[in-house]
Parts: sequence; C-alpha cells; structure tokens
Amino acid sequence: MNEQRPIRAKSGANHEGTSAHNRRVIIDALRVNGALSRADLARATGLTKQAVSNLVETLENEGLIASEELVRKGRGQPSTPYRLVADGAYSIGLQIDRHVSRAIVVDLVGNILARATAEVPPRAPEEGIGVLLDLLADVRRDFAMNRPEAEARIAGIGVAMPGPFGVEIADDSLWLMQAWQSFPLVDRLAAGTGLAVSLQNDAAACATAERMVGAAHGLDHAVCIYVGYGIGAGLILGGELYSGAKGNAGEIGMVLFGQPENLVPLEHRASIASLYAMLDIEPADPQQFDKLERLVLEDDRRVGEWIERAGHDLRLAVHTAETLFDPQTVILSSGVPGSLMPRLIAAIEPLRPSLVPTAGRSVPRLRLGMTDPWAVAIGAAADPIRRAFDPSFSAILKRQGE
Amino acid sequence: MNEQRPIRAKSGANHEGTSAHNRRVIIDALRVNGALSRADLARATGLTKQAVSNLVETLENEGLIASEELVRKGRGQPSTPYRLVADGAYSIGLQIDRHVSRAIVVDLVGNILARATAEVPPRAPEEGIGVLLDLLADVRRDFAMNRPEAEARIAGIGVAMPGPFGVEIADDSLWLMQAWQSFPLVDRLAAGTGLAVSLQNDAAACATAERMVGAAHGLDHAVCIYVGYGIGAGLILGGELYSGAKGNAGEIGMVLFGQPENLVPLEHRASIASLYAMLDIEPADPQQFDKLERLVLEDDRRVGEWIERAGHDLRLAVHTAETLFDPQTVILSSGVPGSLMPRLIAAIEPLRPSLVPTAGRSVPRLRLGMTDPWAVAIGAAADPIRRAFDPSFSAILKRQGE
DNA sequence: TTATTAAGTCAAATTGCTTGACTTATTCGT
DNA sequence: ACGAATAAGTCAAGCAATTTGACTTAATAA
Repeated sequence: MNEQRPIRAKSGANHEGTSAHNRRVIIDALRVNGALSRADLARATGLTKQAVSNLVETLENEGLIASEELVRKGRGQPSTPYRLVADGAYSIGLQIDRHVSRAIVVDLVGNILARATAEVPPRAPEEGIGVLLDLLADVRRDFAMNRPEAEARIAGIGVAMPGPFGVEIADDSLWLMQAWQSFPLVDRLAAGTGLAVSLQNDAAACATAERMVGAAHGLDHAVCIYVGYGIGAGLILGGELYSGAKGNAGEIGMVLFGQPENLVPLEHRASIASLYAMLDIEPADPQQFDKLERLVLEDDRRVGEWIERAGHDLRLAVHTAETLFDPQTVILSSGVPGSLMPRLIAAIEPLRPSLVPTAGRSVPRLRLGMTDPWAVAIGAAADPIRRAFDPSFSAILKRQGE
Repeated sequence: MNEQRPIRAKSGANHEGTSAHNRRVIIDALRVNGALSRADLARATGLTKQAVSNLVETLENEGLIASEELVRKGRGQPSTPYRLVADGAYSIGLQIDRHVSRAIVVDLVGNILARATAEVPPRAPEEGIGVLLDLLADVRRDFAMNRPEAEARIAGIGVAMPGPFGVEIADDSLWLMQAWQSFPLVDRLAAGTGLAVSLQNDAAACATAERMVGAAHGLDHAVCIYVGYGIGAGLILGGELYSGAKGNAGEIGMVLFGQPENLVPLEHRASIASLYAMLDIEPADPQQFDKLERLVLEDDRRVGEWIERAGHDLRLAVHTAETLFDPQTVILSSGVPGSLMPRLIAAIEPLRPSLVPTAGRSVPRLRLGMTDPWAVAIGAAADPIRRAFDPSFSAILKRQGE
C-alpha cells in the first residue's frame, strides 16, 4: 500500500473539551440573557443542577461572573442570579484601515476602556509595524494605568483589516494594501506584544461586534453587510462566524451586479470609496465625516445619486444574501456616522420579496447596525473574547484551530 | 423582574456526547481514508491509542467496522487495518419530485440495494401519501427479501423534495407542489413506516450524496449546484450541511440575474423545466431523457440556445457562490444523464476570475458531479446515515436537534 | 401552622478518556 | 544469526467531570 498521502480526520474530544464547552455555554447564556440563577442555567443548557453549580463556582472564583441580590419569585427558595463581570477579561482590537489605524481596549461585556489612532503607511509594512506596535503600547499603557492587575486578564489582540486575503487582485484601484498581504503581520504583532493575535477581515469583525453587543445579539443566523471604505459581509451561520475555506467568505463587494454586458463589483458602486470619489473627499482627511455629513444634510445632488445607485444595488445584494443564506436578519453597518446610513437604508427599502418570511418576524428583515468609525475596531476586539468564551464546535475538540 | 420571555441558551455536553462524537469521528475517518489501523486512527483523531482501541472494539462488535489482513510496513508490529462494513447500516431515500417519486435503499457505504418509482399526484397530498407508503413498503420488502436481520439496521428514511419550504410563492408556474407545503409529510411517513423520517430540499440531498460518495468526498467547504426540474444549491460549510434559519439556504434558483430592469430568477433560465418548455418535452414522459439526449446529440438549435443562456447565467452564479462562500470547490450535479451536463459545464467555462485561488489547487474550481436521475434519491438516503454517523456539533450536545 | 414548591448542596456512582508500563511482532544493522 | 530499534496494541490503574438521588434551606399558599 502506498499510504503516503496524509490521513485526514476530524479531531476527537475528551472530558476537558466538554467541560470547556459547558463553561462557554454558561458564559454565553449569561451574555444573551443578562442574569440567570444556577437553576435557570441548568434548565436552559440541559445540564444537571450539580454540573452547573460546579461550573458556576469555578467561574465565580475566576472572577468572570458574580452573584447579584437574591430574588424571590414565588414559592421555593429564592434564587441567586449570576451575571458576567465586565472586568473579568479584556481584549484589544486593532483596525488597520487604508488611511488610519485604530486601537481599542474593551472589557468582557464590550465597554470601551481606551482608544487611540495612528497613521500607518499603506504600502510600507516594515515601517508600519513599528507604528502599530507603538499604537498598541500606547493604548495598553493608557488602559492599564489604574488597573494594575488587568494585564494578566487580556485575552488577546484581534486585528481587522480589509480583505480579501491571499488573493492577487488585478484591480488595484480600490485596493491600496497589497503590500500587507505578504507580510507576516500576525507573527510580528504577537512577537512584539507577547499576546495572542488573530486576524480577520473588517466585515467579519463588524459582524462579531453586532453579535456581541449589537443588532445580532443572540441571533444564530445573520448576514452583516459592512459599508466601509470597501464593502463586505460578515456571516453568522449556525451561531458561529463563518469564514470559508480561505477566510474570504462574505466578500460581497466582489459580487458582480449591473448590466450583463457590463458587470461591476458592488464595491465600485456601494462603498464609501466610490462615494468619496464622487465628492472629492480625501479619505485621509480627518474632517471627512463632517464634510460628508454637511453634504448629506444639504441634499447634495451627488450624494443623492450615490444613495440611489448604492441603494438599488444593495436591494439586490440583500435579496441575494437572503436567498443564499436564509438568515434571521440582515444588518447594515458602517464606519460612517451621521445620517448617511439611515438614508441608505431608506433607499434600499422596500425590500424585494424573498423566501424569508415577512409575517410574524421578531426581527426585521433589514436593520441598521452600528454606524461608528470605531465599529470595526470594536469587532476586532470582540474576536479574542469570542474565541476564548463563545461556544463553538472547535472549542470542544482536542486539536483546536478553526 | 418580569422574567417571562424564554431563556435562550445553547446545549451543554457530557461524557456520552464526547463518546458519541469520537465514534463518529472514527467512522468518518474510515469513510474518508478507506482503511486505517487503530494507531493511524489515534494519530489522525488526536485520541489516545487506548481510547481508539475501546471505540474500535465496540464498533466491531456492532458490526459497523471489520478488520482486514495484517499489513507489514516497516519495522514494528504489523498493523490491523479496519474498514467500514457496508452492511453495517442501511438507509432509505425517498425523492418526491414534481412528476415522479423514487425510493431507494442504500447501505453504509452508499451501495444501492433496491429501488422503485411511483407516480404521485402533485396536487393531492392526502391521496399521494398512500402511494408513497406503498412505494416505501415495496422497496423495503424487495430489499429485505434475502436479508432477514437487516430491518433492524435501517437508520431511517430521508425525504427530499423541491424547496423552498414554508414560503408563499406568487409565481406558481414552475412550482406545482404548493399543496404539499402545508401537509404534515414527515409525521405521516413516520407513522406509516415506524422509522425516523427527515426532510430536506433536493439540492441539499444532492450535496449530501456528493459528500458521501461523490465529488465532494472528504471536503469541508463545497457548494453543490443541483440542476433538476428546478435549480438549487446544497451547501457544505465547515464540514456540515448548512440549511439556514428556516431550512432554505442555498436556494440559488431564486437569485435574480439579468438586466437590472428585467431581473429573472436563475430558475427561469437554467432549470430543466425551462429547457423542457423550449423543447416541448413533457416532464412526466418516461422517455424524456432519451428524447433530450437525442436532441442534444443532434445539436438542436434550441438546446444550444438554452445551454448558452444557462451557461452564461451559471458562470455568474458560480462566481457569486465562490465570492460569498469561499468554498474549496463548486460541483454541478443534475438528475439529467447523458451529454447535456458536460456540455453545460463546457458552456460555463472559462470561469470568471474570483477570489478563490487558481494556482496550486488539489480540486478544480468547478466540477461535474453526479448526472443521474437517482442522484437526489441517493442523497436523500445518505441523510439518515449522515445524521447517525457523521461528526457534527449538534451530535456532541445533550439536547439534539439540528 | 402546615403543605407545597423550588433552589441549591452533599456524597457516592458512573462514564469514558488518559497514563505508563508491558507484550508482541517485525525490520535493520552488524 | 542475533540483538537493537521500532511500532502496534493491550492491561490495569488513575482521573476528570458529569450524573444520580437524597437532603437541606427558604420561600409562598392554603
């Protein structure tokens, strides 16, 4: 037998894995439901009272959860609700965007504790890495100032940057960061900070944020379209972030729309880059959002045109996403604050009829998510927390690696 | 506290779950790799030799796996490879299509042991259920004839029918089975046969078949486009069949293509229904495939037109699927045998550049899968086996339910 | 005042993976 | 031809973590 090709198999599981999973399930239940007693947790997770009790005790000792006031609610012994402790863990988010980089520190429940920005040269990674490490050091120092023991509770650094990854793109016009593609960013950041570093694209980060603290809170099937300098979608499928075989799932900006003989990527018509190009706004301009907001409020003709065109294409993109993913909801998020995004939503609606049900919904088909320049950074920071504390198939297995 | 709304939480796990998972991992490893020794299994799954040994012993006693000849391959004690036993389990597949229904019995490795067809009235479920139960009884009797103990080893019945489910569709032209939508099919079949019954759409079934014995064997990320009377896609995401919030994920037939002012669903241009409409072939005609094949071989002008149009739309559909799902491969399957599908593939190619890598691939971007009228029935039959024996997140948890 | 209900604990039982030593069978080197 | 090295697989004890069932505690309802 020429048994030379590697054997492919999924990982087995053991007790440690189950226990780790159960921990995560409890943390997740507390995040989704607020505060729950041990008995509540036992019922909700299907575990026995005793198993929950043991896990709750451990989590309490670790400072991840804490009990609240006794609650009397009918007959029987009063229950002791438990709640996540915000200071149970911290996480650092780093967004590397085309014209600015942002670092942020959040706690376990998503409160923002520190932030800072820096300008990173988009075409010179070797130089940029120094800037990034300084930025991270800044924000870390700022955060740790009056929290002496907090350093040990940092779950890691989540990095988000525009995708796709590992792809040669002919059209460099919107894509200024080719140079970063081949740079060992994760390794260098890990070496420079001593923390675990993970990388994802900006849309995935945004989806993570929406799931942790935003419009997708508690949902297991959601498509989060992120309108940034580019445009992409983060996918929550079956309760987990889905990133595809090569980490590029959801790159809706590269989906082609328009006349069959003249197909253009969505990114050319519905990204902020395309809007700024029409408006002659410089993407590196610190005043960009103010300038834009003024034009939006003035009902600038070019802004109206863009909204109409982008809305038209996005209406179809939402329909396509609904049809292919069958989500509970579609969320439209953006790094642009102010009134642009509400107008865009208005231009997208009414949605086309699709296979998702319209009656009896608990969440709308399309919803506005965050509209905040820091949305991606927040999502990036949410990623290490997700990895450390959210239930997932891979977390249960012996050999990890998503 | 008005704690009235239900508590949402994921299910916990316990030892039984780990064990069940490890069983499935071993079965899966044997399916993907053919035959493996206990030591191989231990290395591949990350479990200890001992854990594997115990599981292998159990599986052997249950008749699901069996040892082969000793293999000497270098120093050390020779190894005993184990392999799946085809007769370890059986499964029944039932395809309910618009003009014919097919039942099939397969074994654990996908061999077909019996099959039969029947005509089911598409608009009269109450009458149709009798026909289906007779059909199932036929095929079951046929199969069990000379396998007296086999009845106990039937994992269940997998049913596949055209989707989407639970949707009111305005356009009834291609959709003749509205009446079945509100019919409690699964319950009635379960009651009438005494077996576990599961339901999925035909494209999902086809994807399941491709994964078990076809072009997606051993892959964890694949999109399987199924060209049947309608058209849909089955999604293998992260090693599992993905069906969305309401079971309708992958309904690519309803994705809109064409001129922006005249968008039409893919189904109108790339389904067999649309081809038959051009050719005046009656979908209920038993000779349909022969008639079609003759026209294809004659280079019939209308066939050429359809192939061109469908190929054009599918090229874009493949691009969209690649962009949104980032799969390892896209598979094109069909219920139509003969030379139509190879021609269609030829018309789709060359594929548009997309974000999936083109160089260094081990599988092509687009591949022809099954072209067999029985493909969906085989996939339907594969579903109970998948549920019973494939590793999945839900199988590890206390509370099941995909 | 007492029965009922529910939360939570205690301690033993059980399941199933892990550990480390051991046996067995084969090839390689001298 | 022989011993050393290597690898497969078994044995038996150890261990982690859930489960079980009885028990305690504390509240409300009748």
